[in-house]
Amino acid sequence: MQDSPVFNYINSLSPIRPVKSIQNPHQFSTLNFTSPPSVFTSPHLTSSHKESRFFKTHHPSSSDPTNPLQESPDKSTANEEVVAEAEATSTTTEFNIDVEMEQPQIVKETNLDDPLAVPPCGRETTDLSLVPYASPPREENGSSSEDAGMQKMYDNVQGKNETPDWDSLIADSSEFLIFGSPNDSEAFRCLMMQRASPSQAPSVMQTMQPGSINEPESSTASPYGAVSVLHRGIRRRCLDFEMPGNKQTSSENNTAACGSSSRCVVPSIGLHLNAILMSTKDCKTNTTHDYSCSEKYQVDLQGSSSTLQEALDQTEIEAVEPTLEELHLSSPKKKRVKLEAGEGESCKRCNCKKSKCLKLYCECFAAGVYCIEPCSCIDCFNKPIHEDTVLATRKQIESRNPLAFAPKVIKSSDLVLETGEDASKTPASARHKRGCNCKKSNCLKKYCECFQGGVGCSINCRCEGCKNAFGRKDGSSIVDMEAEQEEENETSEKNRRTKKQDYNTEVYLMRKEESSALPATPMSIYREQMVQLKNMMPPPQSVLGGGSSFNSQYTRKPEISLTHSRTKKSLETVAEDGAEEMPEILSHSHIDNNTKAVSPNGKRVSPPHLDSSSSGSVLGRRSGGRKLILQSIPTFPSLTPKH
DNA sequence: GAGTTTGAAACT
DNA sequence: CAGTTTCAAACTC
Repeated sequence: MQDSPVFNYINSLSPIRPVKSIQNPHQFSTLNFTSPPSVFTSPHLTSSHKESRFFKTHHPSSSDPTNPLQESPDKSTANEEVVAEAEATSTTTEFNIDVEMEQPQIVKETNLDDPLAVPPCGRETTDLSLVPYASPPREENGSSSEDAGMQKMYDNVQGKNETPDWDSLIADSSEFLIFGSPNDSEAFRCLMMQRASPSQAPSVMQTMQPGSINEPESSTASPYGAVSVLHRGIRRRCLDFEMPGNKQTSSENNTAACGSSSRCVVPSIGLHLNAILMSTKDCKTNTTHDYSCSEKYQVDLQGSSSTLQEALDQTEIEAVEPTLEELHLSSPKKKRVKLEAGEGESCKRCNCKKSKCLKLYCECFAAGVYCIEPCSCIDCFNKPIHEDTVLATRKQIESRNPLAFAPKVIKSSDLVLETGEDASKTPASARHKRGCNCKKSNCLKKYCECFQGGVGCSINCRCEGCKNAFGRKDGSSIVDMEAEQEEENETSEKNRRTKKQDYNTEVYLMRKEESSALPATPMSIYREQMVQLKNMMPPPQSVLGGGSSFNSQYTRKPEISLTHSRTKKSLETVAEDGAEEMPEILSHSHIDNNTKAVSPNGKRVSPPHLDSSSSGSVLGRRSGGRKLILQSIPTFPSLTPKH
């Protein structure tokens, strides 16, 4: 109801807004158009971006015609209200989506690239400005005079209004912003700090006001500066860390976190975040700590926005090391609702006892990541402190098998090229590169790497009695498979139903979709994405992250894969992505060639691509929760997930 | 949570 | 390359 008036007002005022937008936000509009969609949508919201978004949202008719905003006004209003309460997950999600759609991120990226360009807090400031703009006007002024409200908002944005209700705004928006732009650690910090000390908020806010946006801001911000930028990737990857540490010197915290216990990718080694994420191996849901999160986020995103938030919250709270946990000063509202275990394949944790986590037996090692606290491994050498050992071992293994650390699942198209397999025969778009060798599982259990990877068996498989639900090596039709599956379900899978009911359902649905529409049904696509995500590495982000190997890896993790998957699915190869992560391997191994056309650099690296694809998909999805989620994730939303 | 099953990884 | 052993995840109870 509240919105409606506003909306109308906006519509009527739309002409005016352009002017406003032009002044301040003008930047984003330009950027939006010119710059390709950034990979990281939600994460780094620059002031301009937010503003742009803000304007867009509230001013449908504003500069950006394409803006899907029509709905946004209502949503935004709703969001504000909900957010005020702090727990509105769904709304938050929408918020994020909006952000992504708007693609202001580009600006962010730019800023990020240039640390000096905008101080962290400065960005936040912008955000804050947005808040007032969004919430106050409606609430306060909306009823009385919309115009006045708009003006007020405008003033706030412009910094004219020196006494905005920052506290309230911050309180409401902080959550928003914080979660909305997880990537910006600085922003986070600022917000977090503000939240932590409401009394201080006003002053801080003033500092952060629009006018000062571009200036290197407060001492707090400056320190982070480049550092924050450098660690951006880490943050993303390790939401946990950042979130918690936001309050204080996040840079240090982050660094320490990664160095110490957090799951870090092995530096020199291009870790396959994909593997981590996707590694089909589900993290034990039982375990309380999910670090990597990528998968988790996927699930969350898919499931619902709320889930996502919860995931984030959980990560913040639980994730990572105690030290980090200690750092969580501000996060007041963290519910520790655990994500659904079923789908959530969060992160990898190993339980190695004899391998010292230096063999491929170890999932962490195989995935190219260090073991972290949640792991139950014994005598673990897969830790940063043993980096030399890890690297040496890795090299050794690679010397034995250059593809040892390469993604195991690659797209069928690639396979076709490589093996001559007829893709048409295989329902699933991806295939296990080496194939499985199952004897007793009939490729119906996770013992089977193909099944685990969500791909069908191929001619490369030496499995016996293959009944892989994702596609048999003999190429039997899906229908047949379904029939068999049904039989199985009826006969011997009571337990399965109960425990794995969800999973089966998913598979079943997938099959159905495939049968109905083989080419690319949503589910199949989803599947593929899942698979790809597991295997893929985030490409473009690395560029953005531009930081250390850690950064790149972390950044990539979830978002990327997701993004690509949809739009580029067909084009991409899971393997390739992985290759990106593993520079060494790529450098001297043939993997690259095999993996196909996916030039590691090319695809994912090119932000535009991703963005365009992602953004488009995102837009498309907006209505559709799950689908949106997937793509959104790629962009970074995962972290962004806000809250 | 302990024990079993399974198949990849590692070894011979 | 084939066979065997080792290993840890997946699975079952």
